[in-house]
Amino acid sequence: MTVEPRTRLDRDSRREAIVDVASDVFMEVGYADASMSVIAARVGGSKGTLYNYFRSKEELFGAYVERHCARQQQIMDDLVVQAPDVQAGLTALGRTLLTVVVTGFGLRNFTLIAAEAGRSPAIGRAFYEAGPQRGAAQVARLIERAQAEGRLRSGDPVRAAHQFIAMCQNRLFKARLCNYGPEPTAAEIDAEVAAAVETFMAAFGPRA
Amino acid sequence: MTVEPRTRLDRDSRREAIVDVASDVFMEVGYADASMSVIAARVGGSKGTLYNYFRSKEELFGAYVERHCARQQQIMDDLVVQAPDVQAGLTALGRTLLTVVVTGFGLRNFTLIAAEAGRSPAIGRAFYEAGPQRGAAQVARLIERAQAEGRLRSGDPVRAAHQFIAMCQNRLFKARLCNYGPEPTAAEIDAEVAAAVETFMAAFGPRA
Amino acid sequence: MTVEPRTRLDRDSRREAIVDVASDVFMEVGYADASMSVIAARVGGSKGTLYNYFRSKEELFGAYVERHCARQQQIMDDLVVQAPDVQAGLTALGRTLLTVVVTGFGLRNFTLIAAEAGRSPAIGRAFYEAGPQRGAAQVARLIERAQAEGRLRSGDPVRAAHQFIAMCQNRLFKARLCNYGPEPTAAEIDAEVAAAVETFMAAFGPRA
Amino acid sequence: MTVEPRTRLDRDSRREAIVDVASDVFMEVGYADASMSVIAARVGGSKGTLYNYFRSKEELFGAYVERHCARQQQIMDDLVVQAPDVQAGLTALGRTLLTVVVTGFGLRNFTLIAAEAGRSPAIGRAFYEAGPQRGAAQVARLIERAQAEGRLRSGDPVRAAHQFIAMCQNRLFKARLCNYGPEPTAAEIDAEVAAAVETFMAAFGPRA
DNA sequence: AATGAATGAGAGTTCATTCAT
DNA sequence: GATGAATGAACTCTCATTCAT
Repeated sequence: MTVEPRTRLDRDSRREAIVDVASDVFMEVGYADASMSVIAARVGGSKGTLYNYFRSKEELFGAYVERHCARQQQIMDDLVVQAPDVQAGLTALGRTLLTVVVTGFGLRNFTLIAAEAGRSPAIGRAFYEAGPQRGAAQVARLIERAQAEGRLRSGDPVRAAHQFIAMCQNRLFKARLCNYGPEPTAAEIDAEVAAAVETFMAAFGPRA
Repeated sequence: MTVEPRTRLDRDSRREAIVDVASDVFMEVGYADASMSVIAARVGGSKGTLYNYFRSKEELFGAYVERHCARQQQIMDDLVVQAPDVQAGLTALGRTLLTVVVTGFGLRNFTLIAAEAGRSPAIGRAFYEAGPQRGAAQVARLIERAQAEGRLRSGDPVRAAHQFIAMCQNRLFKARLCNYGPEPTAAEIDAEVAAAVETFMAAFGPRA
Repeated sequence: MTVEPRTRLDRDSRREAIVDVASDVFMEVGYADASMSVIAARVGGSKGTLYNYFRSKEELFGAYVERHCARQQQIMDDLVVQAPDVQAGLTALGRTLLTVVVTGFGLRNFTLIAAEAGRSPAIGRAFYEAGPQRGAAQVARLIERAQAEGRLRSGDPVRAAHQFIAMCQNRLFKARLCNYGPEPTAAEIDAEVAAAVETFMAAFGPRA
Repeated sequence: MTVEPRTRLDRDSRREAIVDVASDVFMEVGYADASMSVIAARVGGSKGTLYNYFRSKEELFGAYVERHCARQQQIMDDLVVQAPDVQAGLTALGRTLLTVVVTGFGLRNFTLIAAEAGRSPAIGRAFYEAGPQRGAAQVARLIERAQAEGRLRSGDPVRAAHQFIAMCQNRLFKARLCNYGPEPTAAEIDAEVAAAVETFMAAFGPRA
């Protein structure tokens, strides 16, 4: 056993600490207004050290994107697909999917990605595939299963999934993107999701 | 009659010309990367002149926002509310509301506003009220009328309107925000709207 | 008559002042060690102003090269070709050609050009054609005329010119390039040239 | 017998390896643009190790200078002074002296020394004494011997030596310093030397 | 009203050097 | 002796803004 593991750990954890700080700064002020000097100062090191870990500001931002894509993916993969009935399942999924897009990190991250995706399509693609796309797939799986069990009318499950997510997210998402009004409370989120579930069941539920 | 009116006209039209150019530049590269030098050069004047019309870059951006809010409002106010039946009305509204958010200027404008709304809530609010909110009101009016005529089940028309718009927009909107895939074609837009109308009618249409 | 001439004059003379200072700095410390900050400070202006006149350090160096090539060319074109006899003519030319390459600006300039010609062949070419090549042509012209008048044996005048210049310059030139010993005095220069003329005449003069 | 000798050898050969790499880098990009990082990377070690062998970049450059001075001296001391006749001897010497100054390492080394001799006269002096001065001494020795044997007219042999070397080198040397035109071929070198020998013999050879 | 030269703070980045391990 | 992480000063260059003309 060499000394390597310890060193590696130190280096890796320092790297992570830098990305931690950089994430905060990027989300606070955006890519352009985030300065390497400020990030270095907040990390408690020198600019030179920053450049020992990341070749450029762009690369540091790349590390940020990578981390938050992984985080998104984790959230999407962790989505509870088990539930007593369709409504409960949709409600659970809807809450997470709305919350993630409308509050805290999730929202600020989306805003940031959207702002930079123009310059670099790779960024947006990575995020879209890790987040929204995966989320929709999870919802679609739930719907498909329910259809197989006769608890939902048949039809394109992916399309239905997107429509459900849309009804959950869109209104508050657009408002938050515009920084319009305060961040929604859990109650508002529940209400929005409940309404979406209701409409969804009216459209896709078993005929009365 | 003084010479003033003519001068005023010149001044106003020059001001407009500056905002024209600035709009292009802001939408092309974003607020941070838009430089006053480049704008001045494209206008064909000097930087000093720019500052004769706008006290700061921020104020010039304010003029941009103002203009595009007015434009959004115009679009929303022009929405055709007359149509032979509910489906046709929703389809027409849905197409416009999706198109505006997913293509060309409308999308780039939304991205830009979203990126800057963090710094200055006033910007996002102005835009949100002129655009999304007004659009939803138009759709709600249509729904309300249809309910009054017994062609849609009763229920909160504003909520229903948001849900309809959501189903039209959300999927492609998020994809475009992430710069994911190419700009949607008219056919794709029609298909998305048609699917939304179908689901909406299944949920809110008169019981079979 | 507009205000333009005055402005142009100001701008041009300021530009010249910058190149003046930059020339000094480049010759003192070389291209790499010359900093834009120092140049700006010595000019008595800000770094920003420097960049209003020259897009980059490289371009400023380009202006330096241009100026000193023009200066070299002027010197070479001004070479006195009229003289009572061949010896006197060669002596006059030799003195100038040796002096220019071995003292003050001329030497420092050559050193600088040589150091940077590797990166950018255009620089070296411009200088070589303006300076050494033109100088040799002047000497060759003198020799040719003397040959026509029967005062020098026939033979390739260009080759003879280069050999004459070589005998004048080479020893002290190499020493100065190496910063070996003090800058030669006028007397040393005269002695070196006199020796070159003597040998040249022994080789190319009319047979005894 | 301690372990020291072996260690010393290792240390010395590692040191040599570093100077090998540093020489390449210095000659490729010059002193200022040679970075310790690049040198360390090419050596295959760390920057820290570099500083175990050389206290500073300047000192490493000193080692480079030392090595190349020794190399120059070797070349000069190896010059063949034996030859069937004066012409042959001069031709042989001239070829080497021209080649060394006009091609490959020799030229790049001269350029480098010239660029840095301004900062540090010691560098230039060391090189000048090891190279040009020693070369001239060798040529002078040949000339002196020939004079003693009556094959050359009497006169200052050192001065004659410098003039001969000058005629060999000067034209192509200045061109190469300016990076003007391609590196001379062996044939061009031979021609230049032959012309120098011819002129030299016309001036210094026995009277017809 | 228009100009454009001047500014100076601050950006991202590099690099010789140090030092704890 | 070797390492490589850390440093901080210095670099080139940009830009919003000001102001005399």
